[in-house]
Amino acid sequence: MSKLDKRRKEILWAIIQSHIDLNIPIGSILISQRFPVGLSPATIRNTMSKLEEMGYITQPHTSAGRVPTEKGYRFYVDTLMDEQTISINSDLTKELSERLSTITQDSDSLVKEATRTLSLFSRYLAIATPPKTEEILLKRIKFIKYENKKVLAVIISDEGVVKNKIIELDKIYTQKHLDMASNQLNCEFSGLTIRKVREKIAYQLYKEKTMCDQLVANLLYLCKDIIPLENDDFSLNGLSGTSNLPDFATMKQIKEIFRAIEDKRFMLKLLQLISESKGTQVFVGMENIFPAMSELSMVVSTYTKNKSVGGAVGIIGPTRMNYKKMISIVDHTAKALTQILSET
Amino acid sequence: MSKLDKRRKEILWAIIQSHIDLNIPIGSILISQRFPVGLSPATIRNTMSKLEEMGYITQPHTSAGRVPTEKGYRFYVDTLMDEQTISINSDLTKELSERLSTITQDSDSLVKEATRTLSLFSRYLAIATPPKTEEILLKRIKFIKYENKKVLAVIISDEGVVKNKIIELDKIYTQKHLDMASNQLNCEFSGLTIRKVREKIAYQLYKEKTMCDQLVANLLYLCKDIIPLENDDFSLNGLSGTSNLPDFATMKQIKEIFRAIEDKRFMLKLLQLISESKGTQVFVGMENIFPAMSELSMVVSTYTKNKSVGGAVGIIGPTRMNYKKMISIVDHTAKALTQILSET
DNA sequence: GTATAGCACTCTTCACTTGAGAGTGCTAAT
DNA sequence: ATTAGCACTCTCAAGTGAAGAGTGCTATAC
Repeated sequence: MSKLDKRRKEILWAIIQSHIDLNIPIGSILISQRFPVGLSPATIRNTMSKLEEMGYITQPHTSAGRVPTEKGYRFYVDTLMDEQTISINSDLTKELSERLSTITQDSDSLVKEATRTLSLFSRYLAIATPPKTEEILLKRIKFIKYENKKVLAVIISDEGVVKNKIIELDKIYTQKHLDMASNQLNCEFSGLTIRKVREKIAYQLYKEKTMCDQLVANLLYLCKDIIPLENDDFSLNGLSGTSNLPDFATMKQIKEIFRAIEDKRFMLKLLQLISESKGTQVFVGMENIFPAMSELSMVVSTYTKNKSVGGAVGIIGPTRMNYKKMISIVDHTAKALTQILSET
Repeated sequence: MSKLDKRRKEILWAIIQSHIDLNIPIGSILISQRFPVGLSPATIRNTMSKLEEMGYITQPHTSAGRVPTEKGYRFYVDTLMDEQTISINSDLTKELSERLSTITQDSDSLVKEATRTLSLFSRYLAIATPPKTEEILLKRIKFIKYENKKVLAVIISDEGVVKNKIIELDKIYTQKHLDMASNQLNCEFSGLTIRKVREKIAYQLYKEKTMCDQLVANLLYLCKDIIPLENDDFSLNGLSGTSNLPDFATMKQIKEIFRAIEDKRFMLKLLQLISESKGTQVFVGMENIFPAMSELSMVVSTYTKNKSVGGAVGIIGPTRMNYKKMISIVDHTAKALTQILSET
C-alpha cells in the first residue's frame, strides 16, 4: 500500500469534493479554478495521472475528466474526511429528537418513524431492522383460558408482549390448572433470552424428559412454535424521493434497489454486518457484499435498547453521496433512537 | 351515447387486443393481417376514423397507428370483454390456493402472502388492505397483572387477539380485582363491534357516568387508546418486477406509483371504493380517482372473513394491460382468500 | 351506396455527418 | 520540478436525409 503524499491527498480530496457537489467528471482546469491551490492545470494533470494509475480515480472515456473510483471513495471516507471536523447541523439533531420523542408507542413504531425521518433528512432510501428478538429476556409465559380447549398463550418480556397466539389443547383444563403449568414453565425459562429458551425447549423435547405433568409437556410442545423466530422484516422509507434524485435517474439503479429490497437475503447480510461491530459504518460500492448493489453505498449504524438488544438503521444511496452529511445524520438517528428506547 | 354497430365493435376489439399484445400503436394494415375479418385496410381506416371521432381511440401523432383511449379501454372492459368466455387458467387457480393454504398463521400474514402471490402471477404491483378491524366482534377484554401497577390489557375477538398493551394503573390491584373489573366490562361490550365499543366508551366517558367501581372507570379510560383504530397500513408487493416491464419503463410512471404508495390518502380512497360495492372492479386510467395515477389502471376485488369483516386486494398496472387475465387472477385471489379465511 | 385500390402527404425514426468543446498527454521551455 | 503550448481524442448536440409507416382523400368497382 503506497501512501499518498500531501499534494496527492489534496487533489484527490478536491476531485471527490467537486464530484459530490457537481456530479460530473472533474477536469484539471475545474480543480484549479475551484481550489486556489496555487498549481497550474498541467501540474494537477500529472498528479491526476498518478492517482489514476494507483486506482483512486478513473476516466469514463479518453477526453473526460476524472471520477472517483470505489477505492477513492473508500480512502476519502477513511482518511480524508476525518481530517475535517465533522460539523453537525444542530437544528437537524434537535428536530430529529423531537420527531422521535412524539412517538410513544412500541419500539417497532419508533423504528419505523426513525426510517421516515431519516429518509426525509437524507433524501435517500432509509432502512432499519427492528430490535432483535433473539436477545430479549423472557419475563413470563402466561396461558389464558379462551374457549373450551382453546387457550391464549402470551409471551411477555421486559419490553412488553412479544407474541401471543391461540393454541388448542387436547382436552379442557381449568384456569387454575393452566396457571400452575405456566408457573412451572416460568420457573424454568424466566430470565433467559428468547434464543436460549428455544434451545432449551428443543433440548427438552429431544430428551423426552418425563414431565411431572402431561399438560406442561403439552404446552411446551406447543410453545415451540410460538417463541418468535428472528424477525425477517425491515422498515424502509423514501422510495418516492429516490426517483427524483439525479443519481437514481437510471433505471438500472432503480432496479438494483428493488432487487435488494425484495431479496430478503440482503437483510441477513445486513444483520451479519451490523452485529460484527458497533458504531457507524460506511460501505462504499457494495458489490462485494451484495452483487446487485454495485454503484450504491450504504451508511449504517446500530442502535441499542437496554444494552444488548438492538438493530441497525441506515441509508442506501448512490456511491456519489455526501458522506460527511450522511454519516452525521445516520449517526444521530441511531443515537437518538438508542436514547429514547432506553428511557422507557 | 351513440351505440357502436357490430363492425365498429369488432375493429375496436381488434385494436385493443393488438395493443395489449404488442404495445405499439395499431395501424389499419396490421389489423387486416392479424384478424382475417375480410375487410381491406382502407375500410378499416374508415371505421377507425369514426372510432377516433367518437373518442375510443387516438393517434399519438399524424402518421402513427391508433392507441385506445381510456374511454376505449373502459368500453372494452365493460362490454367487449364480457362477450368472450373468461377462461380461467385452472392450474394457476390451483397453485394460488395451494400457496395460500400453506400459510396457517394469522390473517395479516395470509393477506401479505396473497399480495406476494398476486404480484408473482400478475407481474404487476399487488396491493391489499388487511381485514377491517372496525367490524370485528369483540369477544372479551382481559387484564393480566404484570408488575406492580402495570397491567397487560388484551382485547380478544372471534378472530383471536386483536391488540394488547401494557398499561399503568394508579395503584396496585390484585388479579382478582382485575378479573372482576374485566367481567363487568365484558358484560357491557362483549358481542359489539369494535367500532361500537369505541363509540360506547366515548359516550360513557363523555357522560362521566358514576361508576360503581373506580377501577372500572379507570380501565375504561385507558382502554380508549387501546381499542384499535382503523388500520392505516396496507401490503404491497412486486415493486422489483414492475421496473422490468416495458410499460413501466418511464420514470414518470415509476414516480407516480411511488407517490401513490407513499401517499396514504390513496389508501383511504381505495377503502371508500371497495366498501361501496363488492366483487371485482376495474378502474381504467385513474386520474379521476387519484390524480397522480394517470396512465395507470387498477383491478381490485374484495374478500370477506365471516361475512362482514373484510378488505380489498388487487393489482395496479399500466392502462394497457391484459384485463381479462388480470381480472381472472385478482378474482380468484380474492375468492381463495375468502375461502381460507372462512375455514378457521 | 358501400367497399376498395391507388396515391400523395405527413410525420417519426435512425444513421450519418459535422463542428464545437472539453480534457488529456506529451514535449519543450523556464 | 513546474508550466505553457499544442496536437490529439472523444463526446455531445444539432442538422440532414432517406426509409418506413400510416393516414386521408379520391376515383373506381360492384
